[in-house]
Amino acid sequence: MQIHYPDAWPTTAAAAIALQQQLRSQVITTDRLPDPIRHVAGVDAGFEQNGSITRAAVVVLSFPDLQPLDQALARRPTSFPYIPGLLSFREVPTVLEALAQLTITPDLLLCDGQGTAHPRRLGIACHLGLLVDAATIGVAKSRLVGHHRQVPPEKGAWVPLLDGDDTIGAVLRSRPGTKPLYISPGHRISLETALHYVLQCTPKYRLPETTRRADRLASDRKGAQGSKGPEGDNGQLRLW
DNA sequence: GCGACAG
DNA sequence: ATCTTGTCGC
Repeated sequence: MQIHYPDAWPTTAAAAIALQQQLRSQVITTDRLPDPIRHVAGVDAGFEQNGSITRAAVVVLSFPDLQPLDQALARRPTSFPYIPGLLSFREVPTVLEALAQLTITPDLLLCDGQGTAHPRRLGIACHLGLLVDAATIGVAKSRLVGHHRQVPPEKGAWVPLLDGDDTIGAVLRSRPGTKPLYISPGHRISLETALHYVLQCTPKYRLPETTRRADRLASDRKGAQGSKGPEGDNGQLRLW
């Protein structure tokens, strides 16, 4: 897929924040995504060696069937610390390398982390969406900013996530009896449409199948680098 | 000054 | 995120 590699990545927190302020106006939170959606991707990052090495995983599934079609894994020295609000500067560089290896260009990417539900409305999903000019959704397991009422217990129920007068996302009950998910637009998609696709990607567990598969690949310390797809690798344990 | 704080 | 054993519940 077409990727816009930055000339250079910020080195300091101040420079990173300045860049976010500059990019926020470019984010689109109305529906400008492919129709129909045929391929959805899950993006996630993991770490090795005390966090000194970042591992980015991307898995492409068919939609709405959710069958695995392609996947890629990239490893790279970690170049930025984890600072709340600046997560993308730590994970995106490696994520771009994984995306560049894909054979299938996904129509929609589900990212592990916030989209617009961010202090400066530029969570990792927004940042990544701008760099690849694709539709993205932020799917976070916990809250970064914003306040909300309690979420009803039934699957599919949701309440708005508010930051002052702004609706920055939604808190979704993806599965009864579990902690809700924090959903927000990344780029080229509205909150309502984002909730629609997240639910369609979540047939059974708390997390979308895309996220679960990417999670597994990112943390599987035996994953083959530059993997080009499920063929010859069912994701099963195999000693040699 | 005291909490809050994606992954 | 990652470090780690057992334990509770369907």
